[in-house]
Amino acid sequence: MDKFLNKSTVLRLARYLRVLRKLKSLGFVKVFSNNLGDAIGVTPSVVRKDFSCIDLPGNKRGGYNIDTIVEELSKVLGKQQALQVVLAGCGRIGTALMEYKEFAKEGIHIMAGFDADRDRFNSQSPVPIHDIREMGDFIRKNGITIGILAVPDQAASHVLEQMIAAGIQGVLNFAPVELKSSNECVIQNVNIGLEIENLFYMVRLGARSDLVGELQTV
Amino acid sequence: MDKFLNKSTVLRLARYLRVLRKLKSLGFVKVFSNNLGDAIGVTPSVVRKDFSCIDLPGNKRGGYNIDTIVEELSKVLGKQQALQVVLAGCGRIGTALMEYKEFAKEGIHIMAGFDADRDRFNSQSPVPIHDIREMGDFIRKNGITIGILAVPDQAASHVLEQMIAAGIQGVLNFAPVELKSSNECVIQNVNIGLEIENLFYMVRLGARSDLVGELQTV
DNA sequence: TAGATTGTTAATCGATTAACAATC
DNA sequence: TAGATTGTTAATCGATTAACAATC
Repeated sequence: MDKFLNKSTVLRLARYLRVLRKLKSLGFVKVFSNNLGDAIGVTPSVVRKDFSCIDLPGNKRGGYNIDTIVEELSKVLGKQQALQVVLAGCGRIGTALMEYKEFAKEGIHIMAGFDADRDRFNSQSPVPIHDIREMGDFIRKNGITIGILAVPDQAASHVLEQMIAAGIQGVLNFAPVELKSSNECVIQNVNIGLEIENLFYMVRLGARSDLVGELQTV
Repeated sequence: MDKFLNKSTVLRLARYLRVLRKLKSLGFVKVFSNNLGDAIGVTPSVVRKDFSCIDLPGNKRGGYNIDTIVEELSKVLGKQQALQVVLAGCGRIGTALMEYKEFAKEGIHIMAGFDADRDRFNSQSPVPIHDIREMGDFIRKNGITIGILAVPDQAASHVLEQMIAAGIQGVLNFAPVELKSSNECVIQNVNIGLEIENLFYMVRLGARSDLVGELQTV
């Protein structure tokens, strides 16, 4: 482990882990760096380098033992406990997320939703919806570290502050405002409108070979 | 314009344009490279370089004229027409998107939704919902180039093929399957579960300074 | 003019790729 | 053993940054 991990390495490690779990469930026992590379779209060199960063052992001729590296990767990435999150904003997108079945499969559990509109409060629903003023206490009491922000854009930065004050360290932001990560909190912005706009740009410019060199996606 | 534009340059140009429109609406007339850099989180050098790539003219002492570069940028990026898209899959997420008010503000217009479930068909609703078998014709007839994919994961690649066959060149994919871009079609995957998982990884590893060097977000 | 900012070139940085010795 | 694959180092590539002459 002579090198620190940077963000893109961490994200690749997470993607290897996904693939490896799938391979394992299919009965595979070992895997080579080029298989893994193909699977996530990187060169074998990157795979070997990533693995050597965290001292994952391979066999000079036998590749990598899937059980071993799944275990090691899980240890490094820390995917043991359930992934408990809170949700702020129970409008259209928030509701869709609360009802999103994929989360259960991936071990993600929305513990509660919070909203400012009392008409939306409902402690009986599968994901209970509480007054947003109770959010801070809830986060502290349950030691939640990750939050989803699906509030209107004017409310976004205020609610974010409350989350951070209560101990949230990672936020997935659906409000159409670009929030910035800080030392206290990593923020991943999901701006759907922006993504669509960008697709238009990519497509239009992709057709103009006079302007654009390569436009491959990562 | 001695250099081709790569993907990240294009995306930055789009972000400049957003900021510039906002500045313009606030009554600003000119802007310096360091203002713009601060606004989108890059250095002034990057801004000047990006602008010189597309021959945007600045004044040695007066900075950039906002009107001029908004116009030029719009020309390059091609943001004149309305942004017309189709939506495949009218479940929870699809419905949330059809009702998403932000789109209207940004000039994005979902022309129609398509689904396999006839119970969901509705030609009267604000965004009409049709049989997915009519999707191809609709795309061709209206010359749509961008599609949103919000179908169950098993259906994703099949529906994608239909879209591409009908002329779609850019897709925003919400199905939890990583679809890959090709020469014919740029794909932007939005895997919400994966984003949340990644946040957990970032947060956990962020706390382990023995493992992680820098974890700033881009 | 003096001061400030662009436009562009060269230097730096980091990440990716290639190559190859070690070795199972 | 011979062949194949790892682990690691060096080379390449591209993007970012710094610097500075040109000039408004």
